[in-house]
Amino acid sequence: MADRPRASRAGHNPSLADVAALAGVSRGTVSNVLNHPGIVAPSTLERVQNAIATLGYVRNDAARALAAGKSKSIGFVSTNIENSLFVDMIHGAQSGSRDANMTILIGNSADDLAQQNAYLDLFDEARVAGVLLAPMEDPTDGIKRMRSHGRQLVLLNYRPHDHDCCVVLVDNEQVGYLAARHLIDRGCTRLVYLASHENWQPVHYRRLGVRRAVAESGGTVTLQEVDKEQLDFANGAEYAAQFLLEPTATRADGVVAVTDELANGFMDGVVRGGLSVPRDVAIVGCENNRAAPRGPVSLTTVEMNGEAMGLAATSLLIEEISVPADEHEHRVVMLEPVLVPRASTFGTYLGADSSP
Amino acid sequence: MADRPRASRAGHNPSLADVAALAGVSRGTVSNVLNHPGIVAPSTLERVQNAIATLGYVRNDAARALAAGKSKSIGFVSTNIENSLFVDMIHGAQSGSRDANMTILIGNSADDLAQQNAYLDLFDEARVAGVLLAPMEDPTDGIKRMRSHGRQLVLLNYRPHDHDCCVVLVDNEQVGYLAARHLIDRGCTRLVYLASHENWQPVHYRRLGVRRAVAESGGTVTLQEVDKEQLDFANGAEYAAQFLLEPTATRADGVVAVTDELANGFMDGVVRGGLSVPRDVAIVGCENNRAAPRGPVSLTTVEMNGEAMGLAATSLLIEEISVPADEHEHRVVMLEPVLVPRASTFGTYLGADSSP
DNA sequence: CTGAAAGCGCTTACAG
DNA sequence: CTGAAAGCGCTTACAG
Repeated sequence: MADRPRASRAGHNPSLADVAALAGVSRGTVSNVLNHPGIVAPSTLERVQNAIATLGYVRNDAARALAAGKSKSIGFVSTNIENSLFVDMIHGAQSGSRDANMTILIGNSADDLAQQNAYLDLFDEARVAGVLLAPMEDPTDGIKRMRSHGRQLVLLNYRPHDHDCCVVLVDNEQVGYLAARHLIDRGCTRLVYLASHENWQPVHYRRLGVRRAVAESGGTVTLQEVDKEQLDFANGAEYAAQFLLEPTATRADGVVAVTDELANGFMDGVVRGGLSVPRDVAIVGCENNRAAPRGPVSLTTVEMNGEAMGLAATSLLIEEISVPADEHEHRVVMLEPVLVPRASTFGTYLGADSSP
Repeated sequence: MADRPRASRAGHNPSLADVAALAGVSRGTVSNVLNHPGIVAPSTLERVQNAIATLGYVRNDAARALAAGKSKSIGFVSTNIENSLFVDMIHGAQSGSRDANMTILIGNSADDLAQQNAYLDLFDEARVAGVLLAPMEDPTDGIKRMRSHGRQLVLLNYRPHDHDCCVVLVDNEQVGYLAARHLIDRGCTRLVYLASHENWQPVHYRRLGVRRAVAESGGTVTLQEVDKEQLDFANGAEYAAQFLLEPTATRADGVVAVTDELANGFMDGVVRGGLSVPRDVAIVGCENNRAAPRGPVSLTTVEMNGEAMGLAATSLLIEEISVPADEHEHRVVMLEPVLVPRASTFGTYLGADSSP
């Protein structure tokens, strides 16, 4: 009695051996009640479970992972959890992993490549079952490193140059197309694509889509491409100031902004400057971020369906994990974006949100 | 040569023993170059590092943690990463842990008590160095379980009934006080406290603060308390609809909403209903969420300083970890909130943001 | 400064 | 259905 293990002593948790001793069985049997309760005799089961309860035993996952040679965790390295698109992806990943009885561990790289690599290494060392990566530019090194260690990795929202992993994408060309096409359908003839230099893939592909929509118009619609330094609210407002100085007759009547933040900054600026949205200028954002509908005029935008991306990526990963490496073939899943019409293209602030 | 370990074979990463063999040293020495490079001879160091590089060796953290008996990870179980307040806390925790050379692993409980407990258990099994918990109501069971296993845990933004752990709080009574006091200073005499039933601690404490500010007025200010079901945008808009029906002469001229979302929903509703903010009714939110300034009128609110909370909590945790249990005394850190004045109490949408 | 050996706490065939 | 034994990949005193 004197040396019965004490559950409450910090740094010294009861071990499986303690449970075995108390229950009067072998360690293998305790392991079996933990992992294959079906194959142990009911009376033994009960005895062991009682021992577990009275000792407050908690399995040591490091030992489990080491002995079993596999982990039940999936690491999700996300660019920036401040962006609701990534939060949606995380939600999707969480629900996708729940069924497979796995857990999502989140590493927030906060738009910092060094932190992204640090989390990748951490998950590598932790020998997680697999890694979900919604990366920064350019993740190539990190991806190569993971794959060369035989670690499974699925990429989200990034189109790699060489396809040595599964990828889940939204068709960003289509995102740009839908946004521009919607403005044209609403009667806009002088469009602006408000974006930044091409160091971010979606900027590039959405641009192509905008151009395609304009090209389809057969010359009746013009396109001006404006590139700011950043894609945030302040840069949108900055462009608004410039926009307000342009002659009314010739300035754009429709703006596709490559992010919702940029769109809302622009909208905020022009509304403060006395313009009416969408009468004077219609605005479409991209990504349908949580904050998108909260501007002075509710923002029309294009839904990326982050939750579906997270779910799809998790399915691909779990499938890849559960199949021998040589039977797996990498796949690219391309999801379709959806236009979400709101007041910034369909009426005034005080009017209805989404009816013409 | 034939059986040199292959770095690229999935599921079979090179081990420390492989490195030792290739470098012609013992495993203990490899371990030393990994953990105490200072005590190994330069020539040996180089030889081992080369072996590590050519093999693409990655340390198995499960084995490391098991042998060393400690982890370099801190688990952060957060209520809901959709709320920017918690994202701020995570940022604070990340910067606080970086100096200590530890890593934050995030578990998003998504407002679900079962998931919160699942992550707590996961981190318990992982024997993380410590746990940061920004909890739901009521986390008592989970906390008890952690502590009974000797696991260090620091609570954020929640005031436990019995202080068996360190806690970091913002003075929520003061949050309510600042909000109401500000409205009174601006000349409001008929206040509403827009909140919900008391199942969430901040609702309770902020209410006390609002009452204190009203009481200080010595009877010149009245207070009506309105309790909705939820604290989101829709419930705010719902109250706006009701508000618009009240007689102009007697309805409130100042509203303290217990969350920014609720405040913005209310604001959206009354502005759509034709009222002017703050002329007809001034509004203050709480928490200074990322979306707070994005309403039709930029929202005055009270800053919780989530980043400072995360930082403080991490410091407390790291201190607790590094000290023998019997030398540690649990502490409560109470941070002061700060009023952030914006247009919803200080002018009109088209006017300046924060000048009277 | 380095090596040999024990041990961390589990799981997994393998007998029986 | 259960036990004995080996082993997962590290770290940590301890000698030398």
